[in-house]
Amino acid sequence: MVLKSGMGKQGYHHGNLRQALVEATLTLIAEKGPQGFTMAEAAKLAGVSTAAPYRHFSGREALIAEAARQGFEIFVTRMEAAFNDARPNPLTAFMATGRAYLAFARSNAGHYVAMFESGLSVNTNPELADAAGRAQAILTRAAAALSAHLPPDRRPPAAMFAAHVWAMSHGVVELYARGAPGARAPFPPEDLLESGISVYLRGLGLIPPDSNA
Amino acid sequence: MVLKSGMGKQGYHHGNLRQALVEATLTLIAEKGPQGFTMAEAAKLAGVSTAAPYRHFSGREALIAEAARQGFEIFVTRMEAAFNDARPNPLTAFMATGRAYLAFARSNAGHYVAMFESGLSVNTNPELADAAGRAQAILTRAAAALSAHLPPDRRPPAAMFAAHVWAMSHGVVELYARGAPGARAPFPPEDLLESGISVYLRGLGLIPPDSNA
DNA sequence: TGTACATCAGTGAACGCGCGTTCACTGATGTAC
DNA sequence: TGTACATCAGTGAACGCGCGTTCACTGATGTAC
Repeated sequence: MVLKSGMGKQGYHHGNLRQALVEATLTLIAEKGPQGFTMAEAAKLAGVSTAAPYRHFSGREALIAEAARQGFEIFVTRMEAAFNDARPNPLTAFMATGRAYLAFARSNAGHYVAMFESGLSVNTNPELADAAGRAQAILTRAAAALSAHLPPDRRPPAAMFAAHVWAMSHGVVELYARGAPGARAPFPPEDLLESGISVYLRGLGLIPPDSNA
Repeated sequence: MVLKSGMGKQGYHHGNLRQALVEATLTLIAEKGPQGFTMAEAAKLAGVSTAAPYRHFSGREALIAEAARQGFEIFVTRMEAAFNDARPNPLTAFMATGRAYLAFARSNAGHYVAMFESGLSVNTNPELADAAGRAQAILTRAAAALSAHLPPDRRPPAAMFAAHVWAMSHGVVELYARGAPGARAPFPPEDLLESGISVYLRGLGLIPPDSNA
């Protein structure tokens, strides 16, 4: 019998505990940060005893790592959907990818924090490293498609292009889409990122100088 | 008698414990993150009993807040020195400020983490809020000085300009100047930030299109 | 279909530990006279 | 300069708590015959 997500435990066996624990972890991390998360609370949220999580995860770190891994998977899916193989054109697709980045950080706060702020070392977990690598790849691909329009001598390395945009996106999320100090949001994060990327693309010559796009 | 920093305790009275605790906090935060920091370890590092810190700070949060506050003070000082009242010219001064940002994040990792990653709410502490506000102000001032060269109809709001650059700087620090996942440094962070800001400034028309500066 | 049994996925209690914080105290310092 | 005393800045032990994790166990499930 396949159990639907959202159903509670029914009797002795939970039926879907592994994923329920991941979801509890995401909720807790989003609320209290990666260090505010505890195994005991995750177990309680999933409706099981404190010992039960150890049937599915070797320990605390493994549970956080799985949350992050699922985050990267979803992230890749969302970015790929937004980029849509550079359709209808590379510029539109690129801007859509930027918006999708921010939307992901917002709608999947628990994932985002697990991925980028939990302080886990990617390289100890091959599956996590793989998912993170694919996230990097999709952003680089979007940058490459867009900069292919430039004459080769004015074309930046796609990895650097992608890194610039990723840095600005991440910075906007951290400083302006949360309550970070020193940076009380003077503008909506969405506008800030969109305008910032527009200026950047103009600097590369990918948007005409006078355009407001 | 004035005690120099760096001297150990000499007998029953430490002489400089308040600041020694702040420095211990910075060391621990830089090493293990804001949540890895404990009062007990800070006391031990400063060479006193676990009860001693409570003579100087009301609790854990107050100690972290003081570390962050001092960070913002130093930050403001460094940024002002680098900006140097827009000398020798606004562009050079602006780029120097960007470099100083990254240098600060590197040399004062404990401060930087306490300021931006400790999750403390700025507004509960007036002195902290004030210091953070001044940090924001100096960056905005640098942006305003630089964009004063632009014709008014093509001039972005200085606060937005500053926010873009701050976001990219912070993003570079978080993603590429530390061991964050998914962003294995493909380029030195310094180069990444300098080139990113250059492209951005070109987009604003503050650097001529063909210049490599 | 019915029964025996292996396996799986939970429980409940307990562990050792380190945490933040408090308390009564005490040694050192500074000041009034 | 010397003494009495208030104040300050430490100590050492203890507290209650919640944490991650382990253990022997048990109820539920699935499978062989």
